[in-house]
Parts: sequence; structure tokens; C-alpha cells
Amino acid sequence: MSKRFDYKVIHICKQTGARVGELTTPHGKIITPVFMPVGTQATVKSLSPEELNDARASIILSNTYHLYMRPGHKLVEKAGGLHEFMAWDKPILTDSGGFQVFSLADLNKITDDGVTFRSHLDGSKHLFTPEKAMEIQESLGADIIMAFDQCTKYGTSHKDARAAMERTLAWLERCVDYKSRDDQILFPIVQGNMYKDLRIESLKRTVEFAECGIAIGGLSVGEPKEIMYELLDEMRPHLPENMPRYLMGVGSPDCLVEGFLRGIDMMDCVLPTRIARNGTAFSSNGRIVVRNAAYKEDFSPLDENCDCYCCRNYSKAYLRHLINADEILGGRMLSLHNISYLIRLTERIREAILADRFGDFCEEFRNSPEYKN
RNA sequence: GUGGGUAUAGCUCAGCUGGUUAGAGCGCCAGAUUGUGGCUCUGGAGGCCAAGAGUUCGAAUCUCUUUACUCACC
Repeated sequence: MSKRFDYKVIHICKQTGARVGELTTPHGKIITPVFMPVGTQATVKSLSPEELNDARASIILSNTYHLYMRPGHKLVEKAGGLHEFMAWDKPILTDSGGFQVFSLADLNKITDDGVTFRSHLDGSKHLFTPEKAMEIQESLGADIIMAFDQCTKYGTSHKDARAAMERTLAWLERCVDYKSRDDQILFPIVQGNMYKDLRIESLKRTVEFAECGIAIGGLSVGEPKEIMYELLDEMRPHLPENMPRYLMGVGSPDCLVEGFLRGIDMMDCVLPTRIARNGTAFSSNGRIVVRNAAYKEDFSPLDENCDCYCCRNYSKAYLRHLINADEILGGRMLSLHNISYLIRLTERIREAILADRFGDFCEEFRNSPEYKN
């Protein structure tokens, strides 16, 4: 493994076994557990790097498929790479485009070689292979790059789930073979749908390829949360101790707590920015649908316990006005707040782990209105 | 004053020659959103169809009167 990456566990909670750790990358250190905001198109929608810093984001995500389609990975490479292009000098993780195979399913065809896409932008045909996904991610230059995987729907048969798992493993080998840069680390992805035997097999075989991080994909695709928690419990004894474990695409407040409790170290989610743009905010008192009439004359901040720019300056009544008038600042401020809220939640979790009281924290959290965010 | 037009949901309007619980868009009220194809999606409330009288088995729709608004001309 490249010397430019390192992960060390700083503390293991005596109550729960959850960890606080430190992941070193060429663009700085990340303290885990960590929540990673998503910036699909080389921007965390509506927020500047300065604002992300204000929210104390330590790493953000971007996306291979979307940047390949527009503006093109070669252009980003010409710009000096993704960090330079988007003026973000902290760590970046790029998703491989595997999830777009899944979410844009009606626009593609999957074979062992790869996936033939029809662009959602202009309908043009493109072939995505593990090699192509690596080539693009090397052009983009993120610190953490993801293996090209095949995600399956909730409800997929065991047979199909196994086929996708095998294909994901075969693709993983090709990703590893193609990878050339030593300033990037490749995270392989565990699949296996909702089947415990497949999940464990996938995990055991995937760990062999993991250098400084492993990801669990294909969860939170419509299944009840209890199923996801059970699968995480099943996988937990088989997770590697010496590297961060990344649960992909999961990040509602309750899932963050339940995931970190089960030994997960990294999570990302579009939820905070997506619901923000549609006028909803997380808070200590549960979810706030800001446009609701209840806040018409509520001149208090979204969350009394939040220290973000939005909560320091604006009232619910004002934010409601902005959202209802479809003013850009509304979605922006709610995005800033929601991301700040989730990052602050991970900080509280870290503190609880360090104090060996994360179990107590979980119990309190589950009984608080925050759990219903 | 004379002649014409309009009056249907909070707003802007559809409702053809009369036929069961009168519609749309916007607004309002509420819900959804989990590796972002999202100014998105899903629900809900809200109308004595200007008022009165008539014709008819049956009227938002036809006739008459009144009222309000509006346009043109004196």
C-alpha cells in the first residue's frame, strides 16, 4: 500500500466496540466516524468550499459517471484534477458509477465486460467497464476511488444477487489490475443484496483486495431499516479491524447512529441536501418541514443547539419565506444547516465513543425526537 | 345616457348545441425524499356556478329582471 495512506484506530468504545480512528490521505486527515457530504457534479449542490469548511466537512464525494458525461474527465484532468477544478483542497472520494448502473437501469445493459449506458443527457451510447471507471477516476484524481460494482434491487432473487456479487468480484480484480496511481486508494465494495450468506461470502472475498478501506454497497435500496441493521450485525465480526469501513449512501440521522454503532466508520448521503432543496430541515426536535404554516411567525432558528451560519443568522419565519418564494438562499441555507447538523451529530458520536459511553448515547438518542428525523 | 361584453375555487380561467357527486393551472394545507437523471414526487381542503324569478322530468348552461364590473359611442 502507498505510504501516503494510513489508518489507525484511536479508541474503541468499551460499551459498544465502535471506533474513533484517523485516516490519512494526500489531502489531509479524516477523523472517523465521519459523514461525507455528496457533491455529485463537482459541487455539493449550492455550497461553496468555504461553506463546507464552515460546516466542518472533512471529505466530500463526487461522481465518476456524472463528471465523465459532463464536463468530461479529460477536461477535469486538464484543469489539474478535481481538487483544483472545484477549489476543494481536502480529501475527495469518487463513486465509480456503479450506482448509476443501478439508478439509471432503464438506460443501460449489463454484461460481464461492463455496462453499455445511454447518456441521460443526450442519449448517446457509452461503454463503462471496470477499466474505464478506473481510468476516469485516475483522471479526476480523488484521494479515495471506488471499485466498479453491480448493485441489485431490494427483492432480487438469491440467484441474481449471487451473479451480481460474482460479477462485482470479477470487476474488482480488473479494477485492482488497472489501478496505477499511488496517491489514490481503492475501496472495494461488498455486495450480496439482503442475503446473509452472500454478504458474508462477498465480504470475506472482498477483504482480500482491500488495502486501506472497504465499502458496503447495495443497502438502503428500499428495504426496511431493520434488515439493513441485521445485515450489518451479521457482517460485523468479519469486518477488517485495521481499516475504515464505509457504508455507502446511508445517512439519515438514525441510520448514522445505528451504522456507527455497528462498527461503520464512514457514511455519505444525498439526503441532507436533497431534502433541504425541497424545504425540509433536520433538528434537535425532529424534522422540520420549513414551508409549513406552523413556522409563519416563528422567529427562532431552525435548531437552538446548532452553531451553523444559518442558525446563527436566520429565523424559521425568514427561511420559510425564502423557501415559499422559491428563493435560492433558502435551499442553500437549509443545505448548509442539514450538513452541519449531520457533521455535528458525528462529532457528538465521536465524543461519546472516546468517553466510552456511546451505548448510553444511543439509548438516549433513540428516545429523543432526533431519532425521528 | 345609448349599445355591447363579463360575472364559475383565494387568483386566472375551462365547462360545445341543458343530463349522474362542476374541472384545470397557480395559490393554500400536509406528506415523501438515503453511493442525486429532482425549482422533484404524492396526497388534501376549498364552489347555494353574482342575486331573484321563470321554462323544463332535469339549468352553471335557455328566457326575463336586478346588481356589479368593463368596453365602445354620445
